[in-house]
Amino acid sequence: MSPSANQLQCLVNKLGRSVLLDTEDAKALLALPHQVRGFTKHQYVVRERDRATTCGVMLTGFAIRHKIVADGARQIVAIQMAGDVVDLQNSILGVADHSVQMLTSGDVAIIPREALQQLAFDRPRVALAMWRDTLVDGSISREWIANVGRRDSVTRLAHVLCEFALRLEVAGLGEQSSYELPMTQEELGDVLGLTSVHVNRTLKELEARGLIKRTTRDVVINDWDELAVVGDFDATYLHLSDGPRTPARAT
Amino acid sequence: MSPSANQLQCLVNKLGRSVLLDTEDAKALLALPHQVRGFTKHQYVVRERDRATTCGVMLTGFAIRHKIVADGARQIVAIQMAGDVVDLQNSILGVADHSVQMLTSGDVAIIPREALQQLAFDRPRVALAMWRDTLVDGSISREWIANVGRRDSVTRLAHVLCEFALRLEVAGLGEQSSYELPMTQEELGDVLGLTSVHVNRTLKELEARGLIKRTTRDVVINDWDELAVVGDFDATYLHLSDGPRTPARAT
DNA sequence: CGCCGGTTTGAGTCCATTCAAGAGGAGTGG
DNA sequence: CCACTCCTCTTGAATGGACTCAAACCGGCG
Repeated sequence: MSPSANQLQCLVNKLGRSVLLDTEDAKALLALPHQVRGFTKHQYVVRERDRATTCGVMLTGFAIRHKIVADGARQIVAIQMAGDVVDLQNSILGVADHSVQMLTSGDVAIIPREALQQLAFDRPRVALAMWRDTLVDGSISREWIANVGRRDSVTRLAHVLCEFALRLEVAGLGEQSSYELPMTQEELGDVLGLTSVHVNRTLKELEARGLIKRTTRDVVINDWDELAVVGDFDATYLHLSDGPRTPARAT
Repeated sequence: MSPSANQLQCLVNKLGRSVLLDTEDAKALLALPHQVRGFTKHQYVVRERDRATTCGVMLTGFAIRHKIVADGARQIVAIQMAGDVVDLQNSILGVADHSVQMLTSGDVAIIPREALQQLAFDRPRVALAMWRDTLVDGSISREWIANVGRRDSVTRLAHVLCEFALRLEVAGLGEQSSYELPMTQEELGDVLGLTSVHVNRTLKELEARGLIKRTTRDVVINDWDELAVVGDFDATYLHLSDGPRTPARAT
């Protein structure tokens, strides 16, 4: 097995989570032509208004999608982790409507768009998996709209802490009950539509209520059920368990 | 031409806007088996947690996608108009993560999911068009996250007024410079993450600045360029003009 | 004519922001 | 090894934008 084939394994894992892929599907995915590029922390993978012709797949590290509004404020619109396809949207729609930036340093596999499109055309199950993946992204976006639009800061923060816990665990990057936040409080503020100062106070509030414990970036969830209640968190929107294959993760 | 074939014309129009479809593609779309259902104002098309097996295509009227949060507040996460496919997400993902509700009365064509999937499989251009359509939906969602997350009420409102103007015009339901808002101020508040009271005050503010004029639900945009500046509106995210075929709408 | 949903307006309150300053911690270079 | 710097986190006090509560107004319609 060539080293490059191994590297796309996380893509196979990701897609295989929602659609049952056979060994041929997996082999075809691993055989995709690609080139691994290392990115430094804060480096841009895609910039708004770019015209992309390739697709990137996150191999290691974390990235964010963000938009900058008129007064210079930033809103993070998505978090990407291992296995996520980072510029499918941009490469198919032509013009990037947002930027993708590394949150940590990490590697990204660059795949020619045509190769991915051809694969989707040849293998219906792979196409379905990518389709579902895109739709889950959309579902998460909708939840985030509701989160920043209608929840107060405590609920809002508790909600994303729950979301991160589950997503990190599913991606094999942490545990549901304890993980390392891959971002600063400032960046967390840009996820939540809050200032870093208020994020700090809100984290303290959650800690004071005994829901979480934290040391620097490490978050320990003391009482998952209660945190989920406070955060108005119902994992349905992550669609972790309504696919053909099910990792059976409860709320 | 049968009457039912005519009714799906708006779907052909919508999809044809982003991908150049040939007559065979159009014919196949119009030949989709479907059944037209009338819905009354406020009636639900899909309810959160439903398991959908059909897809709906908006023929006339407007619908919203929304989520209800813990304290009972509602957030509208999308607006749907003629030609929009309203439960593709839900039918492919299995469980509806949000509700779809009529904003006005209107007709929806109900199409069996399998027929649509088969069509996508048989006709790559149709599949690409649906794919692009889904990605544009995602792009709009991301813009809305930024809108509610990081813009103040005046900017936020001006932004959606611009978005509605363009989308209504493209759908052939109004003009860029003047249109009828299909919703109450309360509903507009649920789009913006604001209260109806504050929406009212903000509308007055925009009017006082001479950017818009309004009578009941009718909005006249006096100064598009300035409204776009105030609303931090850049139409890139609507991807109206970066497809193979271009209606060439500037901002 | 009277009802009812939607709009408008006012006054007071509160959640989150701004501004500002200090503390902690990791990395760098002398 | 320590001083220095930069970044992040923390805390306080004052401000402000949007909310709540409440009442009045308006227009369409039965």
